[in-house]
Amino acid sequence: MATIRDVAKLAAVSVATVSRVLNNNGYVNKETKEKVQQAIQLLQYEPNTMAKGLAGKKTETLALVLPDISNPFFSEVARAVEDVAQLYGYTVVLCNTDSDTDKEQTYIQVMKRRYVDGMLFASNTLRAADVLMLNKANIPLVVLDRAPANVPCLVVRSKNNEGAKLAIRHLLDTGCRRIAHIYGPQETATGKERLIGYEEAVRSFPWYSPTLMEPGQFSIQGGMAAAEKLMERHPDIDGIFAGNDLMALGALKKLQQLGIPVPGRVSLIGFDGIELTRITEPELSTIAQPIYEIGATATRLLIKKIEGVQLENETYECEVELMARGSTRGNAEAGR
Amino acid sequence: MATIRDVAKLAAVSVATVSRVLNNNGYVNKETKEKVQQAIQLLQYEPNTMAKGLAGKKTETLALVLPDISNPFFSEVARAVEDVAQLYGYTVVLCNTDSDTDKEQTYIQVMKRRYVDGMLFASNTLRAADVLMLNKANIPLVVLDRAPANVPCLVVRSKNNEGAKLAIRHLLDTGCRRIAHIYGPQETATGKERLIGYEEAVRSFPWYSPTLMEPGQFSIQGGMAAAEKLMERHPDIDGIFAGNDLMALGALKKLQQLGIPVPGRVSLIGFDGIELTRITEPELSTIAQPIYEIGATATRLLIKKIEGVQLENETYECEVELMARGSTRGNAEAGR
DNA sequence: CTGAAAGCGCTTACAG
DNA sequence: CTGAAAGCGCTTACAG
Repeated sequence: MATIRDVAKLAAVSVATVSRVLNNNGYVNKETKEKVQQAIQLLQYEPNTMAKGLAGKKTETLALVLPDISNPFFSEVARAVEDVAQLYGYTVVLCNTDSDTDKEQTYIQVMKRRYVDGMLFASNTLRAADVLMLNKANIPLVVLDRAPANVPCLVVRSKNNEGAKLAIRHLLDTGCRRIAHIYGPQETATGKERLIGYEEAVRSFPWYSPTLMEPGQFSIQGGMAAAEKLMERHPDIDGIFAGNDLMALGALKKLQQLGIPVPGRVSLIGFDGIELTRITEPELSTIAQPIYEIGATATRLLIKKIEGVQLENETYECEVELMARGSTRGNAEAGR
Repeated sequence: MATIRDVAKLAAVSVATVSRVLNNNGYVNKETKEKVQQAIQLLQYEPNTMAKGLAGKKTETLALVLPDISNPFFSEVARAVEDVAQLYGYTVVLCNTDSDTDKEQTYIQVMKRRYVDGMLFASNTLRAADVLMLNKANIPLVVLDRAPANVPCLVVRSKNNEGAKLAIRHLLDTGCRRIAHIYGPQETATGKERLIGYEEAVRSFPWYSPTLMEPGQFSIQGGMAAAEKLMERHPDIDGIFAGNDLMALGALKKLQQLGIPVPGRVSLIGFDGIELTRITEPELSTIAQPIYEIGATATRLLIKKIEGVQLENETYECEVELMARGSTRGNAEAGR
């Protein structure tokens, strides 16, 4: 492998000059530049990223920390992150935490010693101490969904509460009169906020009861189990709002197994807008977040921060959108 | 950030000694070792990975090149790769190629200059020249599914031909008498081999016709379109073998939209065994590859190669397994 | 506009 | 068992 020294020798200049044309900074005479570029061509020279990183204090690497890449929501986010990163010349390192605090700690340490230029957190276990530590280590940070309390940091998130209310209004509008909720883990901001949105939207109704709420761990299995319990407990339920699409998918499957027509007898709506909502028959109505946009925006913000743009430590809230499809009444023919 | 120098000073030894205890190589007196470890503790010292990489010629980084992380098959693979890598102290860099040769070339260059310790290719566009180049650059390589012709390299793959035949046999066993095939891109090994397996299994039947084969691009959309065409062209089809699960999922959706009972009138089977095959009702029968195992095995082999273990450039073939579930006849109650 | 030199934070023979 | 020193391949003030 050719080094910058070889190029310098061949072009009969100093390594400093080669470095200048390489990075396009500092003045360099046009002819000199051409000589250097020819040498680079000839030697097929490619700069060593590590040496560059060590000398220049930049690695052009981003760490993406998420619970599980095989969860379709996060793989869509990851795709967006990598696309944008690639556009700006950054490389993405993948970290699966399984929402396990220990694993997350390990990764934070590992990424710190790798001197990643920035971190993107889409995991729920980030604590205030971690944020502080990263600040101290001078590693820019963008958090998805949830900021630890009392520490300033950049957050990109969706309007969960509003989305939940949108879901309930849609179910009411399409004739539902007894609406249950399958909720996600209450340690997560998304799980909690959507549950609160549901409660706020329905608690004034005479039919409201806490027994209309059932946890589903944000998973397909959890959604199936929750739907089964709910229908057993309240056979007159005619609408279900699931806190994410995975649980809604599980609920749909269970309802179909039980022979309960969707949306004929029970309307069903999820939250997130992952691609999978389109693979079932009927297609799943959902409150869609702009998943790709969230990942892309977060990455752009992170890169800006890395490149020294002063950003307020604010929260970027993304709009959510009702996708009325086959699984809610009046939309059986929609989305085809 | 403390450096190795700070540690050396505090422990009153040389940096060489610190390096030795850090890497646990070379002799070092027990008491000295303890002194050093205490200093490390005190200073909260963490070695700089880049400096280590530059000096030691190792980055402990693996590049994972795949078409698209948001494809569930690849996100399952990625999860396995990262798990194993993490276990051995390696970090994984993500590269989405969209099966685009240009993007792939770019990534190969970028990863080369980053001096990744090894590459895992799960993309179909790898060419013989690339393999040779990586060999020359001394970057160990493991390929998933497909090896370019005429160049030695390590390949991990599944028994596609055999799997296709297993699928056809299952359809025949459960009473199908006219079986169609939705096939994947013929530039891919998987797409091609499964199509060949299908042809070999059915061509001796009197009902066989080339018009029973329809391309579906390995996608849900493609699967839907293909299923529609097939049923229009041959309304008497009573079994469909799709070359992957995504296309099978698309076919299932289309059949349900058309009001064609599955498996009542048409039995359906996919290939891959992704998790999504369980979310539909009926669940999808499929020829399962051990996806996680494939990713894990490939990563272990790659790490062995990196660590200097001599490996034959052979092909590791994984077994496939018939998962008979609700979408094929006689299994309507299976898998619940 | 260009070069010499120091330095980034490690590892690794080589002496001792 | 331990240290001095060279070197990994770059960048970046500092002179000129």
